[in-house]
Amino acid sequence: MRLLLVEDAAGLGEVIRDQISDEGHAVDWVKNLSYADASLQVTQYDLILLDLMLPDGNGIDLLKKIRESGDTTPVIILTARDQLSDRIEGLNAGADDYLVKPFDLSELSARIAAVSRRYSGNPNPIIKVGTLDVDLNKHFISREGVAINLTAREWALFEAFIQHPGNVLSKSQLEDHLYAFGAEIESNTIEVYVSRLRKKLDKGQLETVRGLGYRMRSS
Amino acid sequence: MRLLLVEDAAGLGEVIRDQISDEGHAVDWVKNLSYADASLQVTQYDLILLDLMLPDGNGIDLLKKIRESGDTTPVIILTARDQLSDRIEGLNAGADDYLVKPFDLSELSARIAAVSRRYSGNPNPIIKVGTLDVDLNKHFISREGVAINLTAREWALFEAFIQHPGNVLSKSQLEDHLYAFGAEIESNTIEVYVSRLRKKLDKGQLETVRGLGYRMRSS
DNA sequence: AAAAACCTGACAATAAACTGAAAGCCCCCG
DNA sequence: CGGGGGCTTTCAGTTTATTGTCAGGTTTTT
Repeated sequence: MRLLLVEDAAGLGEVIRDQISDEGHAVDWVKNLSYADASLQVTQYDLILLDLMLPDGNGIDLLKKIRESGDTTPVIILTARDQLSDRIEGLNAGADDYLVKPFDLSELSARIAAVSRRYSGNPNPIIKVGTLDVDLNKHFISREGVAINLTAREWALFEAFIQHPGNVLSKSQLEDHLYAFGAEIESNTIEVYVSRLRKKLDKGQLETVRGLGYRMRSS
Repeated sequence: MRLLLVEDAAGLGEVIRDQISDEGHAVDWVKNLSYADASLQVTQYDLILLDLMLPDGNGIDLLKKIRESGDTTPVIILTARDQLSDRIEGLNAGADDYLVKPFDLSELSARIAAVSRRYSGNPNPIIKVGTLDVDLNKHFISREGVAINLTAREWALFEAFIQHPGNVLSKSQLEDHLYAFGAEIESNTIEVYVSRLRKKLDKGQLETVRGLGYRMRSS
């Protein structure tokens, strides 16, 4: 595996790098965000270890940037023990895991192993849904080579259907999927988004089951 | 999402269950490993929250068993702060994540959200009724690959017959199935719906038993 | 042949869903 | 810190599908 370590503390960085090297992985170690940013332009890494507290800015921004670009390289963030909000923010920004400093090296190893295992199995599954080609990891859809751009909500809705192909999903189920944390919705938002999704990608796949919900035919 | 919570501590379990429910997920809460084992046989969960310290054994074993069976349902393990080795062992046994007790509820939420991003759908039993293929969960009927769309009432009626294959069902029984208790019906509604059902899917399966009711032959 | 039971096409009322447009929100940029 | 653009949410008017009922016809039973 090829890892990128973004860590400004000299001592800690060295320890981590040595540990990872000992396990047979390649490590690039950069000490600030601008270098990290640059490194990411050039090379494909299998895993990124990202310290959130860096002298020249907030690692969260880099993480967001990575995810927004559609890159799904696993990211493990490193945070101080008392930065709970950072951890949550980090996970929500798309981090795959975190480690709290100071951490045990064997724990780091286990995390790296776990994350890499998660991703090694299916490198880039492309699902066919009707005439659509869907790359779930990259959040990318195309039909006959033509890209179809969805907004975040549109994608979330689409994803719900993808994850339950052929199932009838009720509006409240879809709401749960779109608004993860109990947020209530008091309008016909789902209908509106179904309408938009259809306009963008329907060739009859998204059907209404009156009184029950919606279903996407996957064949 | 459908979650399985394996946790013996009554207080903590309750808090977790409530939190998850509030977020719109379905939770099954079991308090020991044998129940957990049994639950897993029966149902497909989207995510499992597993306390490693249980009265009747080590959760790691359950986790290993799950993974050895080829099941990839995401598992988040719950451990005490000082059980570092457990955490590592858990991750290596195939856990997707862990939470250290005591943990913040918002952290739990973030973790669930992170893990649930990668959960996927599950297969469904398909019943054969004559020449019809019926997927009860998906509310979907087809004959020779051709979808047959039923309205809510039509489906409800069909369901009644499915649930009592070969039985003669009287009109009043069918009414009870279609309409809430007490709701009286003062016309030949059932006859009408039987007629509609036949038009949509009958190849002689739905037969009239004069004076008694209707019966669906399932073979 | 009359009565009983059942079948089915048509219809109006109702309930559900669709969709264009406006308002609100949020993030980014200067 | 204010403005702009894109995304999200709400609203409201319209369209569509379903439903329960009836009426007249058909079949079965006696």
